[in-house]
Amino acid sequence: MPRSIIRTYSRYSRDAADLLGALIREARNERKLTTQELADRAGISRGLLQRIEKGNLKCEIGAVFEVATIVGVKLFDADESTLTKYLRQTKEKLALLPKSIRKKSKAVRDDF
Amino acid sequence: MPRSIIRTYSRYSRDAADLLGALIREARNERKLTTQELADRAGISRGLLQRIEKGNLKCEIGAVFEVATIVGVKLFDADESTLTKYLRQTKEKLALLPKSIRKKSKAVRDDF
DNA sequence: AGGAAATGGTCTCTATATAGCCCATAAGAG
DNA sequence: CTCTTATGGGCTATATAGAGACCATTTCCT
Repeated sequence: MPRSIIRTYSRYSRDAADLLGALIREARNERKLTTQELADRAGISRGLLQRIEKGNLKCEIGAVFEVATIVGVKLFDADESTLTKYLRQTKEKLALLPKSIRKKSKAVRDDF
Repeated sequence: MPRSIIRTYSRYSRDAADLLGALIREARNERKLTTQELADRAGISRGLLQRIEKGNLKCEIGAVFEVATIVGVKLFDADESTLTKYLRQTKEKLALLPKSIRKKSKAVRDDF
């Protein structure tokens, strides 16, 4: 990251990450896994898992998704095949849309 | 990140990130926003937004959630208040559980 | 067709997230 | 209570994600 970026996050984003972290922790407990065990399975460090469970927004999304997947927290409330199907549909739909967004070609002419 | 970690991701994680990216792009199109505009609003660079829309798993989750929030892609299919309520419930539930996971105190004694 | 604008992809630099330690405390089992 | 183990913090070193600039291409409006 370049020149010291201070990011601000919306309440919704923070709540979503918080919830995801809490769901992961809950699922980990249910499966009787220690933080170390789950971290090992996910191929991440224990420290990172702790931050994920705390809802830290600076974690890489791949690590978070991977952990969630391992303990069975469903993203989008969808299982594997549903997700894949939905993904395909969305991409097909996207393929039909214009490739780029056009702005009203000029600013308002108020120079008369 | 330390000593060159090669992460592997499950199919499910990749699909989820792919889908999220596609949903974001779709929503951005619907709202007639250019990548630059959305990136600006989210306080991120255009390059990062492009990687997010591609479903790159190495992006920080905060940036992804923030962008999703701005264009109205609901995480967990829940709105603000529902999310907050669900979050509270989950945390309360979590507070009742044991604070740490105990393993069967010893490995199998097979040294007899 | 022509031109403007959006997108996609590079490259460089730097702040920082992560691994991998280590130690203190908390918490469960006997 | 005692002992074991899980958790929650620190700390350092290093690989790397992201900003910001640039250029090429595509796309769409007129």
